[in-house]
Amino acid sequence: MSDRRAKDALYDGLASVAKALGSGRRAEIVDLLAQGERPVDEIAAEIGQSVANTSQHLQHLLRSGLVGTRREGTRIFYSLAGSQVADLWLALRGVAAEHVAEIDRLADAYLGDREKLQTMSRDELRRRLRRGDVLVLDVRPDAEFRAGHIAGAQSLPIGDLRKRLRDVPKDTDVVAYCRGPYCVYADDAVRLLGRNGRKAARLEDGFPEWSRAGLPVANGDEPDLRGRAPAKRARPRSTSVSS
Amino acid sequence: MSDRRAKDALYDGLASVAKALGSGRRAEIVDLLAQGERPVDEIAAEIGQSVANTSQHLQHLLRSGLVGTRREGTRIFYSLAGSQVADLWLALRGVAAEHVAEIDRLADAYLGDREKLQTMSRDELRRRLRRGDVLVLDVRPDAEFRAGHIAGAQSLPIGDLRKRLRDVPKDTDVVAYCRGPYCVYADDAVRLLGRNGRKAARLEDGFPEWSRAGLPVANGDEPDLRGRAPAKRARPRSTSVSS
DNA sequence: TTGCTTGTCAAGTGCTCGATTGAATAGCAG
DNA sequence: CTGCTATTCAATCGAGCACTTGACAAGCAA
Repeated sequence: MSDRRAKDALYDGLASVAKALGSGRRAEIVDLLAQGERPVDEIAAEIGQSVANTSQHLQHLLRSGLVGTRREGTRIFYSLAGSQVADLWLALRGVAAEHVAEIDRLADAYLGDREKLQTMSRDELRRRLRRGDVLVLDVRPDAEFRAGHIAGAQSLPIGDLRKRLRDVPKDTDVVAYCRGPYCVYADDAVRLLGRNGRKAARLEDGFPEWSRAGLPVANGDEPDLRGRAPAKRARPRSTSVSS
Repeated sequence: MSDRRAKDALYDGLASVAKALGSGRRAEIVDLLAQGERPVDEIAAEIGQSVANTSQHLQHLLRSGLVGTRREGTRIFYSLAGSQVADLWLALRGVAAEHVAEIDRLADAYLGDREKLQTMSRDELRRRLRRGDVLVLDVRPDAEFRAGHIAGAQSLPIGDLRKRLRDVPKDTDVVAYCRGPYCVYADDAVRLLGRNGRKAARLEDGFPEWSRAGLPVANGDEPDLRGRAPAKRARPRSTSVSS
């Protein structure tokens, strides 16, 4: 053991990255930023913490090299430092799901009963997207859709779903997806759609996993279910997926 | 945010895995166990801690689901809980190396000057192994070699290298490897071999990375440079690599 | 300039963590 | 059984961490 001191310091350095992910709140932040960049106040709202505390956590992640910042006027946008960080997060989540018995219980407690919901795998969704006989709904907030989404998906944020139900055709299979396996938006969407006579299923995981698997993605504005500009009023019944 | 409490608990659970890796000593343990199972006292010696303290860390890793145990008489062998854990560790190390500026400095401090040492990439080593014109030396302790090694490698633990120098042919390129990029054994071996007129290079990383890349591995005893049984005396000059 | 928004910084508090020490247990060999 | 080895458990103490509060800085708008 040539130099115990230096070796310890090196491994302490490596462990510092794990430490950064070793707080539930910071884990939530990383999970959220895997969807795209976000300003501090929105992150704080998402994780249910004060802005000051959130800022502290973000500083911690910044010092650890896991995130980066971009300034725009008075707002500061945080984002993951790179795709490796997203990969690390997915690996961590995978190990937890696989090897930590308690995660199942905690997930059930948070997600509620998922058993009855129809699901679809990435591979199958990909096949059906190619056939063009499925409507894929991205039910995440609009900003996340614009930051990146499954190619061919339509944006319909969960908050707007109820009042825009009429835009969802009844004669097409619908697949909803959101942030990942521990996100409830798609569950809620599938339940709501099911209650309203649509054949809806939930993609087993979310956008980050799709992207990481190298499947086709798109970003920026795309024509969504109706027109997009808030100036326009909803048209009678429009653009279902035709492909 | 349906149930903030449950969501926080879930992410705390996910973060608990990161917490387990969030101590330099535990990181060292995981790095070590990536080479294969080990009993407690050996782990303690490797990380330079008391047995009691090491046991505590191991219990922590056990509770977190990252390692498992196997009993054999009075000894208890710890090992990683699965290949996903090794992947997680490699991902973590990768992020640290890529995004944490300080890691470079710490690595230099521990590893000393590596600049002058010849290195070889995995891909090139694989090609040369197929051609059969290279001698690959596994300079890790014998137990780690037996737990798994690069197919075609010979075991020559760093501690034995000096007294077995004569077994290393002078007319063949030699590549030494050990535990990974932050392991000094191969460095020491290459330096020693170089001083003694051998053309030696260091594999850029170690056995876990080779294995993870899906390249051919072997395990158990294999004929090494000379015969293996301690009863036999070294033969004059023998088995160089023939192919 | 003043005022407003967004985000950071600094200090304080209760809690958790890592390392140490000394004692206790499980398995084996006499 | 007694002793021995390998490992764990329990108690302790100091250091570090998460969250709060209140003040401060940076950018913009009037």
